[in-house]
Amino acid sequence: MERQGRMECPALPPGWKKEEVIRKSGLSAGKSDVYYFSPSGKKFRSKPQLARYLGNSMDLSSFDFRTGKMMPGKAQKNKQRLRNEALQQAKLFWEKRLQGLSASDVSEQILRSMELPKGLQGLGPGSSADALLSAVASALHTSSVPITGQVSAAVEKNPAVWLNTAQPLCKAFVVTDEDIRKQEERVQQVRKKLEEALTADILSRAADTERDGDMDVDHGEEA
Amino acid sequence: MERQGRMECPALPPGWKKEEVIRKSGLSAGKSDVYYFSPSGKKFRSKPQLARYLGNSMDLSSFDFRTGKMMPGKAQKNKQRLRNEALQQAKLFWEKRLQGLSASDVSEQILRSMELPKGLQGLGPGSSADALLSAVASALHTSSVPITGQVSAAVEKNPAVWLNTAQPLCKAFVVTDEDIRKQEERVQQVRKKLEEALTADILSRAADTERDGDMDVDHGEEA
DNA sequence: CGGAGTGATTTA
DNA sequence: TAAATCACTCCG
Repeated sequence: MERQGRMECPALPPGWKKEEVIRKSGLSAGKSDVYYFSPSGKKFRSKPQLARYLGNSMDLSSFDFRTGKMMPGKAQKNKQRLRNEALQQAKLFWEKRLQGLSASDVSEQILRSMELPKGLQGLGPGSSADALLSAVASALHTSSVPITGQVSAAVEKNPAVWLNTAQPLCKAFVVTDEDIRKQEERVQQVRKKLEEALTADILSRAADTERDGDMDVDHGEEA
Repeated sequence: MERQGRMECPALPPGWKKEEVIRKSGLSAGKSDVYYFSPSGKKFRSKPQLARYLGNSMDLSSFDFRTGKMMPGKAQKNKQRLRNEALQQAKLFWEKRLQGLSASDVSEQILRSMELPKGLQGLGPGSSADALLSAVASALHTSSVPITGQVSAAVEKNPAVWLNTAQPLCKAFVVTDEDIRKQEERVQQVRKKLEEALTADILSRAADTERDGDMDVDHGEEA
């Protein structure tokens, strides 16, 4: 019948103890703090602090600091987090690398030289090709769903009820094989530019590696 | 030339300040948090929290927490939100009311008698009309975006890269006026059934009202 | 025990 | 999916 003293923690090596202290006053009254004590009596107040000591000898990725138990489901969240961080860093990395490679120039050229396919027609009184192009472009950056157009019959019957602001005001259109072929041509152009950029990047990374040596560097801490 | 510190917020009463802090690490690195500070220095971390203090003395319905400015258009979004909630409740209400009125029978009949329009063709080796119908139905309840099909040329060139699980595996299709006319005929049928159901419902409600008295009944409790 | 900084969860 | 809100950790 221990109340709240230091209790042996089965999930950790023999001799490690856990203590939970309830806060008595203030804005956080009623909340609690959890501490761990090593066999030698050293106090640990957080999981990172604990991991700096035990992380080398055991896996704490699934250890829940608050409960003191291993949580099988929690390990996956940690790994996912690491993957996400890697992806995030990769994204930032490439954003940096590609800066100044005239991506915006390329897309502007594409817009200027863009011919509207015959299958893509505007709707309503004031529809010009320009307005339509703007409408589609606007829809493209306004939402992330596919641009499909709106079905004309529905709009004509009851515009007030049926108008869908997430779609440009134009007839539903079909993308023909010819349209795709033309677009693929344009993509080839841009891809070539990207390839040049990547080649330059790989060369510069090779140079970096030669200078810096291997990746697993021990930054060494503590006595 | 303030940098990023606490800046006076003109849209709020004098003395209120706003600060935006960029997250520096973790999986949400790069995102930002917006805080407000009352003249006395109390920190507010969300619009609901802010509204609990200022909502009594001023109207925050058009106040945009992230930008700190009044957004004339945003008030409408609030009203739209209320309307949507009302609609959602109405939907639940009618789902309740219509239970047991053979709604599922009706939809099954529709499915059984449904002919696929000529413009809607399946793709790939094992595509039967049944499988296609299942695919479309599945897509309809799997996501809320418009069902457009996937462009055939793209799929044939590189299925592994381009397969879009949010769209049924069928050629992009066109809805013709004839298709719409046929569908409207079917809708008329269902609508008639619904009308019968509603009539029965209204009658039963009228009977309820006669028994229970008016709607704003004080159920009177306590002493 | 406070509170800035992030994670986790909910909502649009 | 992304934004907003809320909850919690971790260290002073």
